[in-house]
Amino acid sequence: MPEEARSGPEPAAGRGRPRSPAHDTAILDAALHLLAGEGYARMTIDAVATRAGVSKATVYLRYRSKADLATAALAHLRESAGPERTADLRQYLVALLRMMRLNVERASVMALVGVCLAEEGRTPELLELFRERSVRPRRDDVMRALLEARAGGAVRAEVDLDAVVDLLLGALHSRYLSGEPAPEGWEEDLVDVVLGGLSPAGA
Amino acid sequence: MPEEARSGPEPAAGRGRPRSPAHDTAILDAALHLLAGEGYARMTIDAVATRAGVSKATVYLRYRSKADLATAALAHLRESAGPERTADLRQYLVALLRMMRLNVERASVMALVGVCLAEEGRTPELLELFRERSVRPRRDDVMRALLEARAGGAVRAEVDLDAVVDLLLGALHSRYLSGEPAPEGWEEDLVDVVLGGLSPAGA
Amino acid sequence: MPEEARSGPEPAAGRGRPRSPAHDTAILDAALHLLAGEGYARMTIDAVATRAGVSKATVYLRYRSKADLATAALAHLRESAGPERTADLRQYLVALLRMMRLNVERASVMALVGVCLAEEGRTPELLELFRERSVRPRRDDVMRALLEARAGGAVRAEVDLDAVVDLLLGALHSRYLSGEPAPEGWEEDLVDVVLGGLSPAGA
Amino acid sequence: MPEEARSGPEPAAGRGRPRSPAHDTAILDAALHLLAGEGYARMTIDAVATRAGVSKATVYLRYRSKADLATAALAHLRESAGPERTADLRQYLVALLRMMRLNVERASVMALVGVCLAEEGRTPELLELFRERSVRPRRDDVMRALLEARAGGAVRAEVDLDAVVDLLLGALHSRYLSGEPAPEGWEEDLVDVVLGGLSPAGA
DNA sequence: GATGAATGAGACTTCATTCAT
DNA sequence: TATGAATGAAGTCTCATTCAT
Repeated sequence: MPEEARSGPEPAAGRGRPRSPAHDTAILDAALHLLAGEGYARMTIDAVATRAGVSKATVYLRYRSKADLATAALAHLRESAGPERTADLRQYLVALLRMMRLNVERASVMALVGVCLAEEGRTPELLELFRERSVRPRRDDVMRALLEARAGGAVRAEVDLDAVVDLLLGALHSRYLSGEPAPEGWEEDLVDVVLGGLSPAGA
Repeated sequence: MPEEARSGPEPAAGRGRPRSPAHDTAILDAALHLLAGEGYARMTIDAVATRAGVSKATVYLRYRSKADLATAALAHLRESAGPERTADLRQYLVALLRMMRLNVERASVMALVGVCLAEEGRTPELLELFRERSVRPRRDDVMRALLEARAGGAVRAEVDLDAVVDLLLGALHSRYLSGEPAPEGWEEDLVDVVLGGLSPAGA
Repeated sequence: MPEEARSGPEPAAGRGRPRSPAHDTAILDAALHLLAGEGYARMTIDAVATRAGVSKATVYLRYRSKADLATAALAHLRESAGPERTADLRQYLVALLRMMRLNVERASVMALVGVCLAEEGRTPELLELFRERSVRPRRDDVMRALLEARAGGAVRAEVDLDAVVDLLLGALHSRYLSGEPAPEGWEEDLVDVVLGGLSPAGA
Repeated sequence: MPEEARSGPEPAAGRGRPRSPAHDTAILDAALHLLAGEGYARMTIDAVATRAGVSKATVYLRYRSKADLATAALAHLRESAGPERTADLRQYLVALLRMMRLNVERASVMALVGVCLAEEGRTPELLELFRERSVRPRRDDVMRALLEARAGGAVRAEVDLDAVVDLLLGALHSRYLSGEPAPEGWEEDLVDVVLGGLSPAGA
C-alpha cells in the first residue's frame, strides 16, 4: 500500500470501507490530551488507542509512527482565535493577555510547551507546529494591534515593535516559571509598564 | 537526591573504600547533559553510567532511582552568577539579558526548561529545583537592581516591579518560541521599551 | 490469574486475532515445570517463554506479573482424581496412599510443596491454591471413606476422624523428609497401624 | 589464601587478627532468620550482613558463596532437644507432638522445610542438613520411646514401628497443609488413634 | 580482619510495531 | 477497515561477588 495512505487522516481513495471520521478525531484528541498530560515519551500508543476507543492497529492505519501521531496531534490544535479587536490598544492587550493566562491555567498548555521544547532536539516538527498554531497567531494579533496604534499616533514611531511583542507575550512564561500565581490586575500592570515605561518624565 | 549518609563525599567514619568523588561529579554531569539533550524519559541510566565511565550499579549506589538522579542532576546546576552590577540600570539590564541569551544559545537551557515543564505533572521537584537554581536568582538580580534604581529616583514609584521582572525575563522565552533569532541590539531594544514606554509623551 | 477478559480462550466478540490456545497451555505447562524444578525465584519469565515457544511479551499479555503466572500455573494443576472407591476401607486407603507415593516419586510434587511453603510469607495464594487443588481433594477422599466405614460400623464411633486424616496423609511427608525410601508394603503397614492400633488388646 | 580458610568459621591459623566470634554467630543467626523468612533466593547477602551488623565482605571472608552460607546457617541449627522422657508412652508422645506443634506455630519452621524441599534439586545439602539436625533427632526420640514400650509389653510386637513414626511425625505437616489450625486436644486425638486403632474390637 | 565501593550479569516489565483473523 | 495477538528491543533495578583502603 502506498505510504501516503498512512500519512494522515485522508484515505487513499474512495475504494473499500471508508475510515471512520469519528475515529480520526477521537485519536487526535486522545493523543493531544496524553501528549500534554504525560509528555511525549509516556504517551503510549496503547493509551491513545484505549482513550480513543479504538485498537492500536487502527492508529497505525492512520499514522506511520508514534512521532507521526504526535505531530498530527499538535497540528490538530485548532488555531485558537484571539479576543475581539477593540480600538483601544490597552484594553485589547489586557484582554489578550488575560485570555492567554486563563488558557494556561485551564489547559496544560505549559506542559505542551515543555514537551515541544524538550523534544526539539529529536522532533523539531513538534515545536514548529506549536509555533505555527499557537505562537505565531498570537504574535500576529499583537503586532497588528501595535501597527494600527502606531498608525493612529498612539505609539512612538521609533519603538521596536518586535521587542514589544517579545515582552508582552513572554511575561506569562516568566511568571509561570517563577512559581507565583499572577495577581489580580496583573495584565493591566504589564500593559501599563509597557505603555508608560519606567522612567519618570519620559526619558 | 542521594540518601543522607551518601550525599557527602566521605562516609561516616572514613572506614572502607572511599567513594570516588570523580565518579560523583562525572555521574551528575552526565545526567545533566543527557537530561538536557534527550529529555527525562530518554535519559537512560545505562547512558548516564556509560558517559560517566562507571557501571549502572555505581549509579544506583548513589541514587535510589532514576527520578532521584535527575533531581540531583538539576540540583547540581550551580547557581550561575549574574553579571557585574553597575550603577546604570539600563546598562545592567542589557548585560544581564545578553548573558542569559548567550547562555540559551550555547547550552541546551531551553531543552532543560522544557523537560521541567513537561515533567511537572509527574515530577514537580524538577521544576521546583530549576526554579530555585536558575529562575529565582535571576529574578532576584533584576528585582534588586530595580529597587535600587527606584530608591535613586530613576524609576517611577507607582510602577509594579514584579510585572517589570516578568516582562524582562520572559522576553527571551517568547523570542525563542517565535523561532526567530534575536537581532543585534535586541537587549537594548527591550530595555528601552521598558524604560521609555510606548506612549508618545508619557502616558 | 489472568484478567477476566483474558481468562477464557475466546475474546469477547470473536473479533481480532484469537489468542492461541496452544500457547495458553504451553505457557502454563512450562511455568509449572519450572516452578517445580527451579522454585519460584528461579522460574524466570524468560525461561517460561522460551520453553513455551513464545515471547516474553506473550506471557505478559496473559498474566500481569510473575506472581500471577505462578499462581495460574498452580491453579492449572488439574485436580487429580483418587483411585476407584472400593467397599473395603483398608484396600481403598492402601490404594490411595500408594497412588500418592507414586505421584511423589514420579513428579516433583515435593518440590512444589516446598515452593508453596517457602513462599507462604510472600505469596500465600500459592499455598492456598495448592491446598485447593491437591490437598483438599485428597483429604475429602479419605474423610468420605472413613465416614462411610463408620456408618457401616467398621470404625469406632468415638474416634476423631480429622486426626485420622492427618495421620494417614502426613506419613508420606514424614517419610520423604526422613530420606529413607518407603519399603515394599509400606502403605499396608500404615493402614494396619491405624486400623489396629498399637495397644495389645484394644485399649 | 587457602580455600579452607573460607569454608567455615574456623580461621586458618593463629596468625593475624582473629576473626570475631561474635560476628560468626551473628552472621549465621541472621542467615537462618532470613532463610526461613524470605527463602533462599530472597535471602540476600546484603540483608544478612546488615542484620548481622557487619559488611558484606566480612561474610565473604567466612563463606565462599551464598550456597555455602545457607548451608552453614542450616548446620547451625542446634539439634533441638525433645521433651523430658516419661514412662508413660501416651503422655510422652503427646508432649513431643505438642512441642513440635508449638515450634511450628512460633518459628517459621514450615518455611524452612519449604526452602529445603524447594532447593533440593539444586542444593541437596540443605535438606540433608535439615534432616540431620531436625528430622532425625525427632524420629529417634519417637523410635526409642516405642522400642521401650514394646519391651515393656505396651505395644504389640508385630507392629511396624517405622510406620508408626511416619504416622505420628507426619500429622503435623498434613495438618499444616490443610490450612486448618489444630484444635485443642489434637495431639491426644492423634495418639489415641495410633494406640487404639480404628477397628471396633481390636482387629 | 573489616569496610564500603564497584561491577557484570541478569530479572521483571513495557512498548512501538507487525501479524493473523 | 478494524481487531486483538505476538514480538524484539529496550529500560529500570537487584544482587552475588570482587576491589581498594
